[in-house]
Parts: sequence; structure tokens; C-alpha cells
Amino acid sequence: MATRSIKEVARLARVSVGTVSNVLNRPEIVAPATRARVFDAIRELGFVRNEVARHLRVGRSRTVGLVVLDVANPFFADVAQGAEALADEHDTMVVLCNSGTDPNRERRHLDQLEQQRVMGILITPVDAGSPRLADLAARGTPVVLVDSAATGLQCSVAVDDRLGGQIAAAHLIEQGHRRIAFVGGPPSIKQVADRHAGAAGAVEAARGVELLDASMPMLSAAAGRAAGERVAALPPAERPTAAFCANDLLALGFLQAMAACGLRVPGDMAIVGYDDIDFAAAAAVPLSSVRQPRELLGRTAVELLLEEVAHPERHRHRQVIFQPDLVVRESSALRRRD
Amino acid sequence: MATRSIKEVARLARVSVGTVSNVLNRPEIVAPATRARVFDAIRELGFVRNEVARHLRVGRSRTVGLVVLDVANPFFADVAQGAEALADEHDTMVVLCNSGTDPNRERRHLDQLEQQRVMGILITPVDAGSPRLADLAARGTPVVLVDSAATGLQCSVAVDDRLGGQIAAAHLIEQGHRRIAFVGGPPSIKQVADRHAGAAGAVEAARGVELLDASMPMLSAAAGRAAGERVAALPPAERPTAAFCANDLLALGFLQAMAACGLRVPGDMAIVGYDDIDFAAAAAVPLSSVRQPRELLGRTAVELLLEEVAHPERHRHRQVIFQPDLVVRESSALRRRD
DNA sequence: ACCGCAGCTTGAGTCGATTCAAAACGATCT
DNA sequence: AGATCGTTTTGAATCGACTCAAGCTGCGGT
Repeated sequence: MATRSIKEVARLARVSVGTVSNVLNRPEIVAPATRARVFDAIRELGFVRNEVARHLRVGRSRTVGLVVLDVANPFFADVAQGAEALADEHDTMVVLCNSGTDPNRERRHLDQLEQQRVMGILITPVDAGSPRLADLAARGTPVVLVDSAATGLQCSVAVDDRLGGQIAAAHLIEQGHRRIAFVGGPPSIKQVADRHAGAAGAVEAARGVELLDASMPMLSAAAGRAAGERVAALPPAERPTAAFCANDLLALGFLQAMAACGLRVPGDMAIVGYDDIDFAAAAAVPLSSVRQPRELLGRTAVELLLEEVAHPERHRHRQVIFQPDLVVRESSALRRRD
Repeated sequence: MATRSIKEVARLARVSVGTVSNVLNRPEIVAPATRARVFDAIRELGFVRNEVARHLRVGRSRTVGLVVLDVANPFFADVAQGAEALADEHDTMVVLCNSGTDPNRERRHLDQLEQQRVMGILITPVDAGSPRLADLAARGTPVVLVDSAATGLQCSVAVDDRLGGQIAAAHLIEQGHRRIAFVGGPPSIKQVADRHAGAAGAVEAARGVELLDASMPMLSAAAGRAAGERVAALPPAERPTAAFCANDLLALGFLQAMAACGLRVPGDMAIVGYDDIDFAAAAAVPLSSVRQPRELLGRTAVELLLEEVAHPERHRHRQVIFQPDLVVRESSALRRRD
């Protein structure tokens, strides 16, 4: 009901509003006796500072937006945790928004965040080329691309997805596979495209290896199952013997489909996923996966943002790139010669 | 850089600020020609409404806070999705905060949310009895407890956790198990306590069945692994033949520990988890689990909150309770007689 | 007694959007 | 021309906290 303002506190403590504000922000310059009176009044009234008014006045917000493609994907949960950890150290709040790879939801979230005048936005965009992102930056909301390299207009933290795709495919080729399926997601998503490109590179470098595209419009386990069913339905002669999935959710779904269709993993079908989420190791057949430094991604994104906010003029956009590495588990273990 | 205000728009469109505000909020009462001029000015300047100032003036916010115990737990990700879906329909933003079952982080988030004057808070509290929650409500920030029944001071949506615990234990007992481990989490978490109570009830109702406590201080897969190792280390005569885990993360960790220790599931150890997250079905041994209507929980929580905000005076707090149900999979399949 | 100074406190002005009573306008009617 | 009425537009006041120039106090020095 009663939400108290600084004015009421001032009245009760018999000081001016300026003094109350000082107690709140620079308590050391207020005489101890006065300070104590003000604190008493605050306690008695249950006063809670109105951050909205404060923000309006000082112009700077203490929250950053983090827009991810899918909250239900543990990869992003971990990125968020990393971001939150560092933000926390700087008394900053991270608001997590979920675009669900829907450009409209993404746009709505960006609108909201910009209207809220957040201090900055960390985003894994559905479409990194969207002018919306450039607009934001131009109007003064710094943007850091997460898990997706920028072209110089903004900061970014990413993992080398081409390299990731390449080592995944190279690994499968080395295991003797000659027909490999690539299970990707919406092509507008840069990570997917890059992982595909990396895999394609490895395939071309090898001799006589084919890369089949079995992409789906989503990056979920359900989509992975659908892809798996499609692939399993191919006549054995045409069917690939291995699949490289653009993320672990797809891979887990794909794996389930194999079981459902009676194909053995890795015997009939080797699988390599991407992200190395915790569940990958716990899967029916422990999943080989390309590991990314998830928390570090989030943490670094916040770091870049804080840096930009602290020194807007002398700031130079930076592109941080981490290296992925392959974790080999049973799902792609050495293939039995037949 | 340049963030434009309504005043600049007014100047460019040669109207007063009041008119611009009207165009923004009730365009129909502004003459079409004027409206067009204002829209042109908005476009030309790249004006974005300052939600902070708006909020200060009108006093109502368009965002709700959702504080969960663990973002990395897919259960909460799904609750969040449900909440977001309904909030979205009401032009409302959900900010997701992660307490990580740490009371201090929870408190910090609540402080922040209250200072931001959010429209309300949905929370799965670390400790439902904390006076902080009552304070919030008393000072005018409505609170809805999520996945945890309230006592009348606020609204809540929950699933009957005693019943869930009961059916899980009853199922294991029916399978012939006589020594059952309960793998819980921090006891302050009400869901955990209730699930335990439910299981204890079922055990008492049966004859000659024992319930051993193997709880951990966390609700993570790592904690589940640790619990599993501890249980596996027991001499076979004392070792339980089944485990009921307070959530699926624990269960998955527990399952991994069994594999690592050379115990077969369900042969040597049957396992039932809780939440039925998507990964439960994809586990090494598909996991039996108690299913909860996850999205519905989130959706209903927002519904209750919106209801309370819409009619603060005539509002009566409600406690919505859903029923859980058991999904039996291989991890607790019928026990071979030895 | 007066001055200077350090340490505190004051309070009006400000941030940007909304509100609403009052003014301006324009069309119609007498 | 003047009155009347409905439609638009205006602009000052407001939300709550922060800022900062100016004011006040009390003390030490002369």
C-alpha cells in the first residue's frame, strides 16, 4: 500500500530531502547523529528507495539485458550464470529474455529493453545482420554480441564455430565415416552456419566424404528427433553412418530417434553434438560433443559491456574469440570394422 | 548517443509535448494531420519512449520479477516459459532472477525488484517462511509463491508435493523394494520437505519398509553424483535397492554414480526422479519421474498476479494446487526376483 | 568582537512523460 | 456579428530522487 518517499523520511527525521539523499548515497559526509536519525526514520517507515526515479535523474541504469535464443537450453542457462556472476560483483542486475529464435519476440524484447534504458544489451541474435542492433548502438544502448562474432560495429564474444565444426567433422572422418549428416537449425543463425561451414571444410579436405544436410527449423530435442526419424528412414545404402548436430539438444533428440528406430549408436550411427551441456554426458549413450567455455562467454560479455559503459569515448570495440574443444565419448567411439 | 525526448519531438512537429504524449497513448483523439506530423518527427529523430519516466509518472510498471532456485534446472526454464507466454499477452515483461538457493542472492534480487517497483514478484523461495516476503506484500508489491503453497498471506500455485512423494514411494514399494533412499536437498526448501513427508507417509503405511535419508545440501546433478557414491559405498546388505530423488537433476547425477560404481539400474538400484524434465527420458537409463505441469505453473502464477494487480481491493488470495502424476520408465521397471 | 574556514545542511531546479483544466479553434446556428 | 458547442491543442504541475550553489554553525585565531 503505502510506499514512502524520501520526502516523508525527511519530514520524520526533521531534515531536508537533500540530507536524506546524502545519507543514501554518501553517508560519510553526513554528521553521525543526523545519519542515525535518518536511518531510524527509514526503518520506521519501511522506506525503499525508488530506483525508477533515481534512474530517471542520474540517467544510468544498473541493469543489463541478456537476450538468448532459448532459456530451456542449458547452454544459455550457463552463459547466463556467468554473466550474472560478474554483473553481481558490479551491483548490476541481469534481466534474462528469451527470444525462442523468433525474430518478433526478439524485437519486442529489444524494444522493451531500450525503452527501459538498460545500461546495455547482451544478445545472441536470431539474425546478427539485423539493422535493429545497429540502431540500438547508434542511439546509445551498447550491444555485445554473445556467441557470435561481430564485424566491428560492436563488441562480441564468441567461440570459433568454424573450428568447432571442423574438429567435429574431422573426428568423424578419422573414425572412418564417409557419409555424414549435418543436423542444423535455422540458417539465419550464424552459429549454425559457421558450424556447418567448418564441417564442410573438413569434408572437402578429406577424400570421398559426403556431407548431407538434415537441418531442421528449430534447435530443440524435438527437432532432433524428427531429423533422426527422417535419416533413419533412408535406405541403408544411402543412410549416413554419422551425424554432427549443431547443438546437444538436437543430438539428444537424434539419439532418442535412433533408439526408437532400432539403430545402434555408435555402431549404426555415430553422433557428435555441440555445447557439451551437462546432460550430454548423462545421455543413454554418452554424447561426444564440442565444448565451449559457457560461463566464460557470459562473464566476458558483461566485462566488455561494463568496459564500454565506463569509458564510452575511448572505447574500441573488441571481438573476443575462444577456442572450442572436442570431448569424445561413447557416441562416436571407434567404429567396428565390418 | 543522442537519446531524444518527447520535447524534441514536439519542437520538430511544431506541437506541444502534451500532444506528442497523446499521440503516443491515445492517438485516436489527435487530429489525423497532427498525428502524422508527430509520427514523422518520431521517425526522423529515432525517438524511443523513456519507459522509466513514464513509469515514474504513472506509478505502474509493466514488468514482473520471477525468482527461481536454479536457472540451470530445466524445470524452472519451463516454468519461466509458461510465465512469459501469458505475460507477453499482457504486454508485460518477465525478468528472470536466479537465487541459486542462496538466501543472500535471493534477498538481493528481492531488494532490486522492489526498488525497481515491479508490478509484482513470482518466487520459488529458498525459505517460504522468510518475513521478507510478507514485508514486500505489506509495502505494496504483490507476491505469488510458485511451486510452494502459501498460508493465506499471498497467492500461490503449487503441485501437491506430498502426493508426489507418496506416489513415487508407493510405486517403489509396490515393485518390491524394502529399503529406499530419499535423496533430498536443503531442508529449508519446502518442496523437498513435502516430497520427503509424502514418501515417509507411504513408507509408514506399508509394512517393513525403511526410508533412509541421503540428502545433500544442493539440488544439482553434482550433488546427486555425490549422494550416489555415498550410497553405493554402503555394504550390500545395508544398501537400499531404490532411490527416490527430490528432483531430476539429483536423479541423473545419482544414475551416473551408479554406472560409475558398477551398479545396474534398475537391477541393483531402482531410481525415481521428480519434475520429469525432458532430459529424464533421454538418460542412460530412461528415468521414471513425477511429472508436474511446468508451463501451467508459470502461466497460472502470472494469471494470479495480474488478477491481484487489476483489482487490489476486492482481491482474495488464492492457493491453486495441481496434481502430479508418475511417469514410469525403465529406471524403476519391475524388479527381477532373485 | 570579528574574520575565516571547515563541516553540515538546505532547497530549488532537474530528469522525461503524463495529466488535465483551460484556451484556442472552427463550424453551425440565431 | 455574436453565441454555442464540440473538437483539438496547450502548458504548467507532477511523480521521486539527485545535485549543487548557497546558507548556516561553531570554533580557532587575532
